[in-house]
Amino acid sequence: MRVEGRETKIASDLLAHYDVHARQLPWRAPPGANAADPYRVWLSEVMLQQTTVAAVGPYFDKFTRRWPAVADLAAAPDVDLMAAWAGLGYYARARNLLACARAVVRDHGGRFPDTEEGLRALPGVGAYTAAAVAAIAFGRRAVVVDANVERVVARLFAIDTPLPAARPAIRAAADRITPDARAGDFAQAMMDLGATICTPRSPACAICPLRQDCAAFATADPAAFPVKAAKKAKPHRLGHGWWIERDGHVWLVRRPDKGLLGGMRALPSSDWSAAPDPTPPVAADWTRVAQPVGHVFTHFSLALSMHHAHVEAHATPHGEGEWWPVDSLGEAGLPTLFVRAAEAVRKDQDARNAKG
DNA sequence: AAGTCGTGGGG
DNA sequence: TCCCCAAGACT
Repeated sequence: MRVEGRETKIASDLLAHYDVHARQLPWRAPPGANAADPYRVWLSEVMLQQTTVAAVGPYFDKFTRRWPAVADLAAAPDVDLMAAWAGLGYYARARNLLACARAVVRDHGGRFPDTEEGLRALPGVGAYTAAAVAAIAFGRRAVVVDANVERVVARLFAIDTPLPAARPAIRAAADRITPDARAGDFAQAMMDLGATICTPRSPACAICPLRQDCAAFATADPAAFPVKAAKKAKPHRLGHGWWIERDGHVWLVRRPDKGLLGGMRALPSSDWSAAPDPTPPVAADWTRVAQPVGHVFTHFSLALSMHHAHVEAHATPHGEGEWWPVDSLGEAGLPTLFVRAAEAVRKDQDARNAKG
């Protein structure tokens, strides 16, 4: 009988656990079925970037029903794609998703490259996603390192160098424990473990299949790994937004392709740089909503002060935009900030109307 | 190579 | 309430 090294034992213990406890997710091939569809694997991986499984679920269903194959997605108009992505966040992913689908159709005959290197060259596909798709969809041995894997590996080997400096050591360790066979299952097993057992806070070590292999489990505080550098304080910004209503329609603009909420439909707003007295897009008798709309982005928080007015039948705000039926605003594909802003305006209008 | 880029859920 | 965090990529 072959004596197993520690690295080999980790993989075999984890895969044995995965064979029994794997989460059943829409983008995973059911047990015993054919290999996963590269299109669905890629789509899920992009949606899952910095996004929870629970949040992705409905979007994945919607996208795969509407665009069953990569060629369907490649043929979608930009506005439809962006509107369908609305609410999921990190909108550069949606722009890159479309660019990637079109590149696959145009440059690769509608088939995804089956190597890590080929995948890595596609828009929106970085080191993680290339490795994940190569392993999961094409059975390649690839070292798949996401935040789950970083945490699990840092604990398995009790790596106490703070992130992000620890990344090279973590990656090297992940490489050592990645098996030649079933690398895709191994990657998904690591992520399942990180999501359900080896969680950031209060990990469930008592039911962990790797606790006998884990250096952090042997310490007083397994949750102390990985060590992270202190983070910076989040600045606060102020802005103004305008709800311009005309005959049952509201004025929507399209944000520039680059930058925050890039390429998305939006209510017109100031640049949020705290200009004290911004100029509205059109002259009108403005009403200001008393309570600003609070919204927290990744690197700052925003208080958006909303103003609303009705304008005459021929009035048109300056700049590009479109009149959108208020009753079907839900179909405009607004980012969450503007969904909240619209809700605040409607509530304010209703309150004022009730008062007479 | 640090900064930029969303949103919702959980402790 | 606030803070943390999530199957990261791009510049």
